[in-house]
Amino acid sequence: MSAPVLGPTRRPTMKDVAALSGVSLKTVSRVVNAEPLVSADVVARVTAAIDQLRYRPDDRAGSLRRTGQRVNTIGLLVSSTSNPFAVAVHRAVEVAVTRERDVAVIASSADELAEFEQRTVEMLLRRRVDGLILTPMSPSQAYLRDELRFGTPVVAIDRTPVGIDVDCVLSDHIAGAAAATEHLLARGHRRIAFLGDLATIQSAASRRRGFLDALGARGVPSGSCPVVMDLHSEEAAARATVELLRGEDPPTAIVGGQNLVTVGVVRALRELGLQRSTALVGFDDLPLAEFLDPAITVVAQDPEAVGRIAVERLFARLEGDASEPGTVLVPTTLIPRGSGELPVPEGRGRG
Amino acid sequence: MSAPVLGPTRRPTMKDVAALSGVSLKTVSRVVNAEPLVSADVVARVTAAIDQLRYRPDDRAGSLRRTGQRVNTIGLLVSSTSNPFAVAVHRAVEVAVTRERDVAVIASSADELAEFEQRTVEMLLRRRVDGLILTPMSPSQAYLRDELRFGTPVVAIDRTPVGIDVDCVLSDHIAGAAAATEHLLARGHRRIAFLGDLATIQSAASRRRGFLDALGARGVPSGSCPVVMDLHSEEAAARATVELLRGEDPPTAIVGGQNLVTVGVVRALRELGLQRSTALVGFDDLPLAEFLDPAITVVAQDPEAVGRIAVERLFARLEGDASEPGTVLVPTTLIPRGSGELPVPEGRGRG
DNA sequence: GTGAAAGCGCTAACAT
DNA sequence: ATGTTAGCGCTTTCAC
Repeated sequence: MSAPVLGPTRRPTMKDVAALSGVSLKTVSRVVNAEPLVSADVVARVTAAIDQLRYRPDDRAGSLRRTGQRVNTIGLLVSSTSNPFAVAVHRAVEVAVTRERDVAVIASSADELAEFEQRTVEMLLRRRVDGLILTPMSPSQAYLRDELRFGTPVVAIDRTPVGIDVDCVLSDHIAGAAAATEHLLARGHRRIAFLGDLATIQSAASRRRGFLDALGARGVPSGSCPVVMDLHSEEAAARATVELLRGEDPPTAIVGGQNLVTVGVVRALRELGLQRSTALVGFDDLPLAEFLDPAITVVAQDPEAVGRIAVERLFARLEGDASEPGTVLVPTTLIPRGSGELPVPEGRGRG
Repeated sequence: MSAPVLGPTRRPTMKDVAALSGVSLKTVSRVVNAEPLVSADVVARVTAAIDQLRYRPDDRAGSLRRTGQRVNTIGLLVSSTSNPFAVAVHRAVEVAVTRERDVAVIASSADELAEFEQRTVEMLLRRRVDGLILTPMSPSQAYLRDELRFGTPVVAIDRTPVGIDVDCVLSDHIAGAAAATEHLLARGHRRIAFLGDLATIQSAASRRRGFLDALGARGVPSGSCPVVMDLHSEEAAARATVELLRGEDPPTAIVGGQNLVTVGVVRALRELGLQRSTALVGFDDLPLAEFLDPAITVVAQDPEAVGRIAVERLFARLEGDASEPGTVLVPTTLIPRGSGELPVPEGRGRG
């Protein structure tokens, strides 16, 4: 069927199909949209013309006129392409949205730069995406208020939004960091260091909070437990680790506040030859972590759950759910593998 | 400025802005598109109205009418969300396209399922994306011929397309696998096993080809070097490794034909306690590979280069480049870390 | 400098 | 069961 049509290089429109099959525009539209009440004969003729011309409907035009105005596309803003957690959430959203729903995703990352957030969101809104899943990075998301009134649903992920009242899905950063800390405290550590990402990142601040909470619950003075923030790269984390361990009264245990930070700590501990004498619990799982020696104990997040639940909330809103927006806390899981179970070295009992 | 406007929840259009500022539709259009020949006074009035109404242009409508018909969006089809190489290419494309170009990416993955390829491409074409970067997964891409005539540029990545003549950017799979194999041969190994992904995947087949080529160049009979294909998961690769090493006359060295395959091999070697007596070179780098013991020697691909070059080719075509389509081979790099430099164990010299 | 009319490709609402 | 008319939100063309 459908011999190659050379001639015109212009993309065929519905009008061309109508002309070729000798019916009206509307009838072609009916066939394309599989509406009933079209005779089998006409369906055949139109289908043949579509095949012959290689006609493909233009979704832009359709969505422009169609009531409801859906474009079957959602926008996604993740924090950073270098963060494995963000990448995993991105994939989870794409999978959840593409499978069965026939909706596409326009994704973008702002690399933790607050000023890119609004710029990127504007770009998505000009494309009239049906909804938005975004990682709040700027101090306020109030700029989205009117958009919400116009009917575009928004779901925040990984961090609590400010200035708008929308659904939010995030890991329990505080509880996770507290669990990591308590895990070390339970093994006798009393000089524990916390190494965190940029203090301006809400999730990083929450994890520090969890760390301090756990110390407080045990009555451990936080003065003996150094907190270093603003470590936004593996290298920075490695340097900070070396500095801490070479300093006076070095910590016997470390909580790595983020994926890349933990890798930096691992690198530094190995360079110093201290990986078997300094306990380590990392926030966020790492690939191959189980094969290291010692294997790395981590507090694993559940990026698949975060992505999937965010998509579910968004589509519930699109389908009319008008209940009060809420926050879903996705639990974390502590996975003991060795590095977090290292004891306090002899003679360094109570810092 | 811009007091909150309550009342109507309908999204404002250019018409609303025109009415509020007391000018014609066309004049608003001029202001929005920063066309010259508009008096400063009118610009101010229109801008105020835009602010007050929270007007945002509709890119769909614009692109529909505008000559050139660009939607400032490209489509990307990657092989699989579980493949780190594909994920890295995806990120590279997104970064290259978003920065400075103000173009968005609609990405999708077909999880190596040939039938999803065409379905996904159709979805992208209905959205009238400006161009397509895709990983060929089905036996032929001839279905794209007419689309190319209509002016949509296409760039293939990771695998050579069939049935269409378009630009292609891929790693030098054959040379990379040959280098991995030669690395082991040079250290005396003569019983080397190759474990590969699905034989239907072109890149997997190319790597097997490179393996066999390297054996041939040294005059090593391929009969003594087992090739196991169709290992599409870490678990399958681990099982195959165990089987090989428990069998008669086990290999002294292994080439892991793909990321996840290599991880499976690592797992199996450790379970068998053979990680220090069986040499291993993996295709594709792995995070933390340097921290394992022994650290894993790999042939690293350059996903950033693949993504970036594909984007460059695509935009060159969009800007009118009509030269003959060509293929860019991105070189791979062998990174010796330990596992690939293990010697042949005593007494197992010449298999 | 500004505006009115036509139309991008399609669907809604109403014919018949 | 099929066609006609209007119009989605915008830009083009051409007039003033």
